[in-house]
Amino acid sequence: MTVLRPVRAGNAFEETVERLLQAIKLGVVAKGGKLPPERELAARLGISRVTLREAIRALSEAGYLDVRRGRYGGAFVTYEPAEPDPGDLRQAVTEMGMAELSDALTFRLAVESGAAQVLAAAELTGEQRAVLLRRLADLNGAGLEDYRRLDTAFHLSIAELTGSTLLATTCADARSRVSDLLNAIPMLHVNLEHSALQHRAIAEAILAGDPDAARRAVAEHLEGTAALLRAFLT
Amino acid sequence: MTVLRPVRAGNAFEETVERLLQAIKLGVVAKGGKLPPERELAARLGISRVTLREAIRALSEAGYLDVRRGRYGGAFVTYEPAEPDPGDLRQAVTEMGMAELSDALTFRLAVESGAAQVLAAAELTGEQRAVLLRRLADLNGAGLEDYRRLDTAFHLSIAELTGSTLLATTCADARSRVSDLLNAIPMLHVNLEHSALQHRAIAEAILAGDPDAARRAVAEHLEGTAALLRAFLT
DNA sequence: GTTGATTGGGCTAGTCTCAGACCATTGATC
DNA sequence: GATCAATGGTCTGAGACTAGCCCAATCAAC
Repeated sequence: MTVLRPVRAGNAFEETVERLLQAIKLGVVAKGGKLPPERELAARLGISRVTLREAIRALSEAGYLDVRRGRYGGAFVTYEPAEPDPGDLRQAVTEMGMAELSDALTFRLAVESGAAQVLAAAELTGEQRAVLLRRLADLNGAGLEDYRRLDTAFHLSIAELTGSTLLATTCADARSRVSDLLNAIPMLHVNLEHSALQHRAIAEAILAGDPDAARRAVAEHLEGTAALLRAFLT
Repeated sequence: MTVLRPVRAGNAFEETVERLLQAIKLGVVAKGGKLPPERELAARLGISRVTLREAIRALSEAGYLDVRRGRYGGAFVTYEPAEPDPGDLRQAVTEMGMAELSDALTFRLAVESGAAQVLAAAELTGEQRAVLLRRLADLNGAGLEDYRRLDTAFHLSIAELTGSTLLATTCADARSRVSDLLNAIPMLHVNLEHSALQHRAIAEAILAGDPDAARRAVAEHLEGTAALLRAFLT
């Protein structure tokens, strides 16, 4: 009966706040960047300017955005993920609840490995291969500040490269459900090196056209971060 | 920039019609069954009774429901999938467009194989194994009339058994996007027998705890129906 | 046949959301 | 310093949506 669930997650204002927050936290617009003009953004989000402005005001008051008037003005992103802190992590988890957390982790594992598998099974053009490799190189060359944003970009590019909009938005959704948690995990050198190896394995499996290896590599990688999460929770 | 997409797919009325249609077409309420009482259903869908009633009236006028007043009354499902017809298929495809079709098929492949993989990797309780086997047996014992409903039930039970609500609803969504198409494919004995073997292979791989085999079995099965679709389109 | 519980049918007052128009501010360009 | 295009800020009237209430029909139980 899971299909007779609520039609809407909340009112237009709440859903808009959520969506903008997703764009900010996933790094779709990096710190210092600005959102599209209100008129254009309202049209893209399919809502009225009034509702959009309420959402922007809320985010501005919460410290995520800085709004400036006049030509060359706009809503500039000021958000920066907090310093990783296991205390934050515990708090975030108790806020969302263990059941929901496990739901989100399972969801992410399923859709991301599904996406990798599909991409590995497809015949890739040279351009697609190039995009994947570029994202991987960007990530490997990232400093600690950009790491999370480029990590997200790498993961999401896999779903995007399948050409399925539905799959891409689903992966973005899955990622954003755990982004606060991931941000609270300290970035230790051992973990980063381990992740780098896994990212490379994922890309290689996809480029080699090996769906089994791709899904296995993604599963290992995500289960690694899930284990890391659990470790910091105890 | 896929994240700055429309916040809502339509107004409350349209989304409600869509959701009810999904429940009907996926066989969540079979023909002759009835929807929950309006007050309860409105609460579950998170909308007002007024809006729900408008949606029900639309579906009733379109021939999907029969509404009866009084105690033991309610909204009864009268819908029955049309007889399979390649002509319908062509029409349905031109209505949705090739790009959207390919998007939906890719999406379904990714999420369903992801779900099977996750379930195969989990430690299943006796009850979970029993549910899966029961759904498989139901499907194998089905007549032509119940076949599609029970096929849907089998596929969706895989996602449901993972315990992830998000994954279950996503798979239901993916399935409903192609249900009209699937319904238009004639059910030939050779295909049904082939499908039965593949369903068995999927269940066995999951029960054996072999994620690679599970994802491969689902991928083969879904690519089979996708190929069937393409065949009837040419 | 009367009763009573259950269910759909309908009304109203109030809130949310929208489209569109107009105002105010900014800063690059001239 | 004046201009002007781009952008946020504000208002209004109309329509969508809701919560809550009461009415009408049906039918099993008595």
